[in-house]
Amino acid sequence: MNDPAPSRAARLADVAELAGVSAATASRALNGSDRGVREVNRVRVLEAAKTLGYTTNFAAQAVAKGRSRGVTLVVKGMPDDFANPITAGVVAAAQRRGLPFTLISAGTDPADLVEAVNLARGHRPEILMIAGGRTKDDATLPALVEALQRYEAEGGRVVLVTQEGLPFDTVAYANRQGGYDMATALVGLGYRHFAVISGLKHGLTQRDRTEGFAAGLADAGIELSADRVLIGEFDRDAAYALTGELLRRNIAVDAIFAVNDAMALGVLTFLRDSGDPKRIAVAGFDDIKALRDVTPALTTVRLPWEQVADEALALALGPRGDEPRTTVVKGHVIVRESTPPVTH
Amino acid sequence: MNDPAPSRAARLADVAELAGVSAATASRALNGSDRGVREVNRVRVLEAAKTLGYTTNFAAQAVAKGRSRGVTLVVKGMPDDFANPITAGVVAAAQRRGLPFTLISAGTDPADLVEAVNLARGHRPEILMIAGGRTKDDATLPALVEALQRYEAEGGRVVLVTQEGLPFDTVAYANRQGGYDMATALVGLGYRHFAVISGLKHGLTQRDRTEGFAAGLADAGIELSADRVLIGEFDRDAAYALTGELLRRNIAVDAIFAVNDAMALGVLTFLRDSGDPKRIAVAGFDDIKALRDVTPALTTVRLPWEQVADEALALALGPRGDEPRTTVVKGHVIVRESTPPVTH
DNA sequence: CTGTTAGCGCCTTCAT
DNA sequence: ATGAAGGCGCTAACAG
Repeated sequence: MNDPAPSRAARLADVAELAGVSAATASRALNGSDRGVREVNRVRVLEAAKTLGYTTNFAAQAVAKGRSRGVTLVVKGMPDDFANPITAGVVAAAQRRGLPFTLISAGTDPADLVEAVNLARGHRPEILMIAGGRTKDDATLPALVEALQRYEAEGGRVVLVTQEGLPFDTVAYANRQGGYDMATALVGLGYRHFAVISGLKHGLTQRDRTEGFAAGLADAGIELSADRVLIGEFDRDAAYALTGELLRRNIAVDAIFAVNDAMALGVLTFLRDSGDPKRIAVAGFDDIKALRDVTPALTTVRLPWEQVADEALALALGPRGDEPRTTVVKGHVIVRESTPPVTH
Repeated sequence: MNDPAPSRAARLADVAELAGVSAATASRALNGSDRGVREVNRVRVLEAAKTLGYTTNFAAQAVAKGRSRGVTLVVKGMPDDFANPITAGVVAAAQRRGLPFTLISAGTDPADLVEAVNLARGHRPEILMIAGGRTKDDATLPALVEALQRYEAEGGRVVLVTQEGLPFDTVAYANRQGGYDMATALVGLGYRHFAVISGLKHGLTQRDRTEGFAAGLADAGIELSADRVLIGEFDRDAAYALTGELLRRNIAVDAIFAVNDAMALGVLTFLRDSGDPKRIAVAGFDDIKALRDVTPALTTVRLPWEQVADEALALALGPRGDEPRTTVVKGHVIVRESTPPVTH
């Protein structure tokens, strides 16, 4: 039952031999794009491969071809329960197209991203995707851009999801617009006194959402003063803590806009933990799945994740453009129970 | 700014040339484990690599070495928001040890798993992990076992997470025990009339949890009749629907045990949607992160996910055992608000 | 410590 | 339609 001698994996040559053909023919039958193999041989090769338990050695294939099939996605931090609907979307989209998918998760430090990208480069995938928001004044940005440009020069395709403004094909969200629309919606529901729970100062995603929100309020004649914008990490726990700080400041607030759903959940949970959850309305951004099981149901800006991943892959698989192209995906406000209409 | 001629990626030979050494030396300086390189040359090589933007070609490295560094994890279905704390755990554990991580997600069909494993084999990773529960009477099991045995014979390491009872190193959860403990805890809280929302008939995980639960009840003198065990898919939406069916049956129930948290969330949400959430207590299994933001806070069996991933990697990295080893990770009941004490 | 020489397994001309 | 031969980029074994 157990082979005592650590046998070696079956190679193409073994299959060819067993099938009584040359390696070249076996290769064509197994992986080659041409039809140039007689049916008899095709069948023989396939059978031989099966009895030998042959698996294509992708590494060797990649060396020979100079590039390996599939998508490699680099994400910042871990694709945890909340953060990465993108990841799930890309996995699904890649699967749908039969593309091998590889995930590389970088640390949260900007420098880690560059390192992860270089690691990814080492795999020479046809498509290299990078997910996650860009930060302003990022000292490592030139290094990142250089690594990616090199990669493209080497023949690879690069697609950025969310990292707007870099010279590569990009799928971006209409963050500003989403924030603006949310502000409009909340004002329409009757809210007047707002606070924003936002992320890291330099995060462009959160900045745009916040600015859009402020602009929306401004157009409705409401000013969002600086002390009503709280800033911390871009995650749930930070939002939980920030909400506490906000309440301690004791300023009149009837609605809180959190720049993403994970944070909105933190806000919601804090409010609940601290007694009266209904006193303040809460809205988020993203429409992640986890929202479905939360009370009150969370008002948010829904982003079409499947479409995001699909656009990204479409960009990468389509013809290379002369100029970097940017596809902007728009979200739309979904009003739920967490922001009931107010009657003045 | 943009190179017109699609240049080729820098190779080791290029680095060596620029550094004025042989490829072998460059290799040793860059990747070799030995220290056998003079400091002067080391520095020269590293610099050359930097100016050339050199990245190790992992594919070529893998071909030369016969195996590629890192962990490849095969998961059933998609690692969605709920389902896969395992994935997150493994990503983190691999990162901690500096191991490249690759994810391959198989379809939900058992045959897809075999296919995915063969795909993974093609990458020749040192470690191949498979996550996800085993199913009973699975016709594809022999094929799976064969593929994995071949892989081990070729020198790779295989670790199963959750797929108990197969002849490979395994990290399993104490599912039966967890179910038993949960039953005991609920009875201790004063509940008497139970129902179980379970998954696919053939899923071993859910079967064990259910059986353990029934056994716990039995030891407390309570019988769990067959009509109180509802079965469907192993996910939230199924649980949501099943809860409706349960209530329609109109049998006395004061507590529902769902065999995982995702399903428990479905139960909870259905109860809420249908009016009176507090009428029936709900308990789950896993303690996924998403529970933190749900009301009422969910009673569950907490599984130590970080530890699971760590054990798995430890098994794979440690010396190869003569016999397949199984590490059983135990969970413990955490009582929260969804199962308040009952006073009779 | 370093260079030379063979491969690793596969794909791709180029003939046949 | 098929086979032979060379090369992909890297590492390992063997000199020196």
